[in-house]
Amino acid sequence: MGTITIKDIAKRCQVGVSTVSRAMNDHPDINPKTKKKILKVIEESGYVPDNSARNLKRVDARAVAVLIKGIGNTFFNQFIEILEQECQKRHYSCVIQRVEEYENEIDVALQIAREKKLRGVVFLGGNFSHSGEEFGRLKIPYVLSTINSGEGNNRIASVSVDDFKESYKMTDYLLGLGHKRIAIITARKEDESIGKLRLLGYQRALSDQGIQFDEDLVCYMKMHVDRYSYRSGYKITKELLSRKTPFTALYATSDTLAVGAIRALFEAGIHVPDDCSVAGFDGMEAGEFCIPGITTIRQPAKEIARATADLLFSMIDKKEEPKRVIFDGELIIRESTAISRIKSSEEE
Amino acid sequence: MGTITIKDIAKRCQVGVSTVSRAMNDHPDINPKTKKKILKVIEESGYVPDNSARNLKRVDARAVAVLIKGIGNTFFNQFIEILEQECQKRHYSCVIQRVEEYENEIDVALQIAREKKLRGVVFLGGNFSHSGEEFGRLKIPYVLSTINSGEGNNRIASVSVDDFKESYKMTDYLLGLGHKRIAIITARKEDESIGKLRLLGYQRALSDQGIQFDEDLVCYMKMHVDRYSYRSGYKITKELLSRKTPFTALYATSDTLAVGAIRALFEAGIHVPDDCSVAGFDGMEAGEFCIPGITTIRQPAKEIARATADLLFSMIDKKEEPKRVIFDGELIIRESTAISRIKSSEEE
DNA sequence: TTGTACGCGTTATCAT
DNA sequence: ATGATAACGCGTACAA
Repeated sequence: MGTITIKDIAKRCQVGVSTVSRAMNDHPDINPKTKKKILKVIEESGYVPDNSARNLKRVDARAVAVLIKGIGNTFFNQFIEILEQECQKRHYSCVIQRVEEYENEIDVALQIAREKKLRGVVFLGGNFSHSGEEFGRLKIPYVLSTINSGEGNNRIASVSVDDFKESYKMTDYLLGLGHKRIAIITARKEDESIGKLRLLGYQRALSDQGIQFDEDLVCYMKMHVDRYSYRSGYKITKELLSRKTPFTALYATSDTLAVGAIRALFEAGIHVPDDCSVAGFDGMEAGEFCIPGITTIRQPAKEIARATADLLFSMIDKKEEPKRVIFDGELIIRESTAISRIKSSEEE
Repeated sequence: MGTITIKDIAKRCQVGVSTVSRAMNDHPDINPKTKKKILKVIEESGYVPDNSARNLKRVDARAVAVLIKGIGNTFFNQFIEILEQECQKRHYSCVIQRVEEYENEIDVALQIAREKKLRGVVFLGGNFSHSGEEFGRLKIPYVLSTINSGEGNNRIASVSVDDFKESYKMTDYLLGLGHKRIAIITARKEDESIGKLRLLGYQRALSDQGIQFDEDLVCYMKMHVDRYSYRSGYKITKELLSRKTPFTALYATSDTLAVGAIRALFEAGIHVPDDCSVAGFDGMEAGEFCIPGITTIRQPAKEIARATADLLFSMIDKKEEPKRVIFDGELIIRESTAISRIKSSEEE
């Protein structure tokens, strides 16, 4: 005996397969009594319909997908939750698909769009330095979220904060506290996406204040280490300390990195924020509950998620044009940053 | 024009569909030249094969799946990584599937096993209080990981630590420090799985030392709050403090809960570990890098993952019988626990 | 080495 | 309200 199929159910119920299909899919044209009977038999027999066959046949699945690169980024969790709610509201189903670091998210999107007959896709995370041409292969609406599609790419829909601007904001805040030697932990050198924008914002803020950019204060994330982990922040900071380059503030471009960084400083006998200020980015739980609480730029995850859904569905339904939506980040000052003591002594 | 299919490719290349199929699937019986040509056309045309159709035809996919309930549990990340490696080693593909909190993991397993023609399944996380009968519906090999299938269930394969024993170990350690009033944060009252085992271990350790169990020291997690989050630990501890029930140690049954708890204590002016010891469970990054470092029971995630793969594949390949594999947890003493001051003063 | 034709399990169309 | 049957796109046995 092989697997049990819709035909077997039909036979047992002494009806046609189409009737069984109707029973399963809540079609209107069916006698409630026969439907009930069929569903009962299905239940008893433990029949499980084959989704592959369904997807193959189905023309339209009324579904969208979220492609996530870098699961484990806790930031994405509430994001997904909201997105799912928004989908439910509109009676869409929502498939969540993990994308490996080495995979090309567009290829993955292409595949599962075909497989599941999707109407739209949301890209979450990842290094989006794809050319417009690559995106052109994807014929259904899509939105990049948490990612800036960049000045030149108005044709690509995106919802995010302005990473350059927010990074500038944070750096400027640290500068305002009197810090002149601000180290930064940023993405790998090859990064052409968020990491680069945040680094650029930092550099600009520095130069606007007439402060010389010092490459010795920049820590690039290692390729192999799993990016944005606590350990990553910890190790990089250790290495930074071994350089003996003095700094009075450390700007880690994610809250998790900041937590690890604070630990490394702590072990080196450097107290935060008295001896050194530390700032993060993202506004995640990690930075809210640790001690000291971490000064950060909060990305309005909920608003971004909702706007992402709105934009995607408006493109699907009303054939609206792609556009870029930018949210403001919020500077949240907590306990990890303080006025530079160096400044005070210098000024006296 | 609709979607482009294998037939279109065949036409353009002036070959039969089977030749195209052979080219895509690396079949041996094909002229390298024609293969090359076909692949080139595929590349140019942007053709994407329909996985639904493939899965439908395919008898055997040489694939397994990991079903995860409670993504965001950082504990699972390295676990998955290893599991994927083990799959690769054996030339299996591995599909990772998120399971919603409200979903029945067995139903999900049934569905995707059918859809993707799986050979095996790993269940990660979730409250496994399913009856043997329910599991009986799943005809392919499966392993519960990080979960104890329980004394009575030798027929169900599982790899985990002994949550009862490890929880006992931790409680006993706290007791050994002289703590007599040990509060505990545990899963919701209805939990019949890990949470219950950990609570039971705590109770047993207490009674073995002749200490009265006090219901006032038990904090159950709220249903709605997202379990095992920092915030959850924070809120519950706040509530515990408002009870005014004195305690000198707090045992949070996960490291993330512990982080939140420490924050709540901190805000109440209670210093850890001087005024109150805090312990966690799991051995996650969160507890390793925060300040103070959290005393915990480390679950050997890597070993568990490897053993899970070994067991699953041995069941698949060699038709070995399901069995229970138990690993020892490791008590890691860090900075969040210390000798009870109450004890010292009492003894003087 | 290659092409033809059938069938996988389901849904949709068209009769009845 | 129901049943027969034709697709859906692909892999594969078989024939060439």
